[in-house]
Amino acid sequence: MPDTPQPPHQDTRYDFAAAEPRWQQAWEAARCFSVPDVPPAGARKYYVLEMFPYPSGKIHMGHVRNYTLGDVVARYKRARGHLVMHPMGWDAFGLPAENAARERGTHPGEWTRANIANMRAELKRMGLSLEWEREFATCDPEYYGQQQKLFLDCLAAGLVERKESWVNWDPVDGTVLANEQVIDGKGWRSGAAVEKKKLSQWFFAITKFAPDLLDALGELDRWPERVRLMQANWIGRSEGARVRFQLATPVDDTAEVEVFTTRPDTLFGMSFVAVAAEHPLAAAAAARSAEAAAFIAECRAMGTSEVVIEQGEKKGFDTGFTVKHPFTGQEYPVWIANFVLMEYGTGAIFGCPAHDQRDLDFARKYGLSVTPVVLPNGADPATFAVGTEAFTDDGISFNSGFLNGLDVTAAKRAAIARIEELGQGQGVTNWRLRDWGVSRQRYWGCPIPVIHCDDCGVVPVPAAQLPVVLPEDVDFSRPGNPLDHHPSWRHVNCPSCGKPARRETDTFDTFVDSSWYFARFCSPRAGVPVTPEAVDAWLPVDQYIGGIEHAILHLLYSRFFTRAMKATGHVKLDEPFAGLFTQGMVTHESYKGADGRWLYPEEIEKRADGSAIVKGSDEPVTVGRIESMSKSKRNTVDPGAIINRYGADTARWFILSDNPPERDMEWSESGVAGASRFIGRIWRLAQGMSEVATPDEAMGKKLRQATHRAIASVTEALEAFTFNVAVAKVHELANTIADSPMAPLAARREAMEALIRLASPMMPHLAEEVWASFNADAGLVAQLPWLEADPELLRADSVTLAVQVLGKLRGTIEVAVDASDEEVFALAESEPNVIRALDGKPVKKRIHVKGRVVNLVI
RNA sequence: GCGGGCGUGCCGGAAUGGUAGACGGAAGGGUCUUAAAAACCCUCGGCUGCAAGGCCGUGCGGGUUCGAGUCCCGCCGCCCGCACCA
Repeated sequence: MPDTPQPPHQDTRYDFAAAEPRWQQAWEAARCFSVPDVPPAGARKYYVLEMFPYPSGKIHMGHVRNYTLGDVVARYKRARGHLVMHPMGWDAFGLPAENAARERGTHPGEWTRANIANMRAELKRMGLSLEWEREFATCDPEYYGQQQKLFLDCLAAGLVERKESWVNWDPVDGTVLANEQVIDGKGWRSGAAVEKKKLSQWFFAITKFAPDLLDALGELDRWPERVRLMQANWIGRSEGARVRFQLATPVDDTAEVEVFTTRPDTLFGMSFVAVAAEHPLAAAAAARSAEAAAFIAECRAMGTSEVVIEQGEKKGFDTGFTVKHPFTGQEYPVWIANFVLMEYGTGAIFGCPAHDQRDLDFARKYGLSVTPVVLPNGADPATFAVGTEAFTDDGISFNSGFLNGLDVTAAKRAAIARIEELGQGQGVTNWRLRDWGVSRQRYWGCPIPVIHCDDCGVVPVPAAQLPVVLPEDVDFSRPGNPLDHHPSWRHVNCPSCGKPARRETDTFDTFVDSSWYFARFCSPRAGVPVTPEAVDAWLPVDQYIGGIEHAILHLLYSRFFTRAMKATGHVKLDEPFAGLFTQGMVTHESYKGADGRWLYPEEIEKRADGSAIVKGSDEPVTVGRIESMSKSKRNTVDPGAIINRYGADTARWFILSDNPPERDMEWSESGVAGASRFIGRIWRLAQGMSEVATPDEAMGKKLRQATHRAIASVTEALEAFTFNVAVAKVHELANTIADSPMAPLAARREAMEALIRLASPMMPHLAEEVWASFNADAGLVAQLPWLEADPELLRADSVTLAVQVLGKLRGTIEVAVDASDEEVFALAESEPNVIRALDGKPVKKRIHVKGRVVNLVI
């Protein structure tokens, strides 16, 4: 009988509650995660960043997932010899703080600081390899004061404008919203129907960079395709022409109306001009006719909500004005139409019903002419007609004077050339992207550093007076912006002429705060926005990680802001984020009690048959859909409670193991328990290592080979961001170790050390604990280099080949790796089951793919 | 409507064109225990067979290939984003 290894000690259960804080302190004491603002020459820098949190009060599972993913990358890259910067901060301005102030009478600053303190403590318990020395909050005057400098630099550089414009007004939040913050005609936070208001606002000239923001998307090869497409659609480039139509008789002082079209080749097919309800010509019509005014009011009331669009009803009003065709001189009516948007193009179109579905619907409804001018390939010009479906494909121009016979592309070119010759317009590129309105009528934000003087107009706050600090003594008992009714704050003297003047009381959209924080992290205490040596060395962010919900807003603004900072001499690069990873959401089952109230997961109890009851009662529970965790549905799990019960490593391990990180994951109690079991198993496996009396050398060799295969495959999985696969490979190695009890201790120790080092980016505390138990003086795993697989050990001596007959698996053979084709075929054809499948027939063709498969064709 | 993604056991999922279902979860059975928990062991795509094995199987229908979950063509379904954008 061979001897058997000692069973593990029964009482040495892994005490995560003691171990985790101890290792967190050890990392901090050793300053494992600190890096200099300016890396030493020759350092290979790597900047890992997760989207910084809004300090709402507590961390949620989405944070846990986000920061765990980032931490795996940071720890792995550090082990690979990179100098890794991995900072954390707080996106600390915003409306919830003000709402809390109104509801509970606490100051927004106080509320925010308390939340930050709490969330910082929670994050620290996760054992993240963060460099807390770089921490800041965007509500720190040291931060937002530098932001004010950047704004003034942009103002001087012409990248900021004050414009009177139609804005999106959220009546519930009492503030203006950017276009990006209006979703289906509703405010992104309040859900209130957004109204149109005309206000003077500050705008960042993001449209100046529209071409570059679009073109550069092509270079972002480490961004998800999805995000790039969303941004491309948002920027919305379209080629076309602006065409001015002379009014047959001038209206007031206006002699013409300008339209934008992408189809100048269809000009001969026009039958009307249509303008938006907000267009000046519409206003002129309203001044002349009560009916027109009523129609405009109706349009405004209807808005462009989804429902209205869905019904797709085209409505119009004939103004009675007419325009002359630039080529033919013929006259066409000018309508006001509900489907024409003031925000896009010029707020006016020309209608060519035969080749545009919308125009066709409109023309049919109001009996306007429909003249086809593009002939489908192969169609007969004598009989071709448009019924209820517009022809929008390519074809050949006809009924179109000088354009006849040209294809669409050529006709567009010829039409534009003629329009330009006639001085009636020009070819243009139109963009959907609008300038970024950043004025918000709120208190808890970065003050916009300008002063309004009756004599001097808008005067920038002089650099010496920065930062413009928010006043602390504010009154939230009245509605509106407290800065407006503060007794003294807004009253200042004009820096230019010295007369009494008014401070700007609007604050910045909080998206401004998050548009450059990644740059500030490089030198967070500097007395300038960024120090050139630091940003030049550390930017761009090598790996940025966050939710897909920021695909447009935050990521587009940051791309713009980086360009603006380049234009104002602060940085040298255009793109802030070289790599982007968008994680999926954390979801959970939802539960409802008998009366329909939502229940928290910890309030229910699952029964064996899959049904559920309210804990401690027999009230039945309806198990609802698996959906994104949200407070309103109470399907949330508190990370703090999970860490208390299982430890941080368990939470991290489970969240990584469940599925690929870009997909939505389901948080399940049994899944966490499984992760916890595995951690206990590793600990027992590590503790139970002692030499056996008669080691099995062959088993030892197999174990060593498995160890090195694991090194190779875990490394590959981490590089590919397939952390679930990395977890599976660690499991495999653990299984192999457990199945190799007779291998020499050295081989088992090597395997176990490799296992914890490979798992260390994912479960850093347990890795340290096991490592220390092996050798107390071996230093921290956090400071060890990554393991390299030994190519010798990756090479197996023999391989199992699948043997197929006509592509169907009939058996397997074990052959030497370097076996010749002849040897392999001979062995394959002598395998009993293969012989049966061959059925005595001659083999016509033999295929041998080394190390993989043999296929015999009969 | 436009754009993108995805369809694999009970579930999450794995699989450079080469043994489909690694790994985990759930479930069932067993060992240990007075009992439970923990731990450990076994089973776990379907049909069929005493067994060896055989047949079927990656949404559906075709195709390319010695060989297709993977590549190509055509459908179906689900998810996401955008959308009266001229």
